[in-house]
Amino acid sequence: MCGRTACTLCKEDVQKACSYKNKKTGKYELPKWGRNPKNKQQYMPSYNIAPTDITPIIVPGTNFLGETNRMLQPMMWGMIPPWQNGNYKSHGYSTHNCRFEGLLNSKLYSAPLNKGKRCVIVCDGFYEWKTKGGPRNPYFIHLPQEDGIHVEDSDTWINDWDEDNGWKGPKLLHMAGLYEIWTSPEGEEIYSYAMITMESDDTLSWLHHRMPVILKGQEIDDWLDVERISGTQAIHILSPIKKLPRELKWHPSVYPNE
DNA sequence: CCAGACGTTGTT
DNA sequence: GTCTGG
DNA sequence: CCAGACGTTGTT
DNA sequence: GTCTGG
Repeated sequence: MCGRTACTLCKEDVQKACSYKNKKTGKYELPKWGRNPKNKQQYMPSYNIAPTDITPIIVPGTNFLGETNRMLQPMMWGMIPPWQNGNYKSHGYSTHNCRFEGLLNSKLYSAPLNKGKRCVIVCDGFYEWKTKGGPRNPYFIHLPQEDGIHVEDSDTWINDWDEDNGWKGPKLLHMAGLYEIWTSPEGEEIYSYAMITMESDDTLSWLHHRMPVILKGQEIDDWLDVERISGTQAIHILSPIKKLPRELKWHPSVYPNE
């Protein structure tokens, strides 16, 4: 399933779209982009993002000695196993998705979970290919938007932001992920992540039997609060029964180009 | 103890 | 058919 | 997720 | 790196 997304905002607009309210001041704050002098990974906006591409990821600032509560870090989609040597894109494992079921027992994913390497993937939306009945069709799945705003049409966006009102542009999807930092033999730090998937709920089961774990509101805060909430507790919060209802929109899509 | 696996989706 | 690269 | 390759020998 | 099977 989820093997293709879209994220079309420029770096600065991603910051604005990911701004969050400081509970003390009541003002919206911009998450800073992580600065890694050694790291060549660059995010490029695209409406056809595939595994091995670099996308914007929200990480807890506490994991990065950041000055902001949340940080943005460009990461490669497809978690590099920590034992990998040599070419990090050819490890032979499918790690762009990771199943929610059995996460605590996974040899690969329990390590980042227990280390608090939780992250949130942001995107305009994702593609899912409907296989039930008729031809194989891609659908684009995204959040409901304000009247007149279409997430797939940037001409309808008004990308305003200020610290009192926050972001007025398109609403981005937030999905639960786990990440690792892999160090190449040359000493370069490569950030990579896996998107957590679950059994589809009523919203999307007509389309496909698996879907990403989509977060909203307090779930985002909790998933990123690795100081206060343990891996096990976080998994509990994400249990499909506990989760807040997902409000999603979709439309049939042409095959993602560009 | 060491050796070997570690992952997903979809399809049959 | 099945694997790899993006 | 899809698209594209899937091979060899010999020569530069 | 870390767990499982033998």
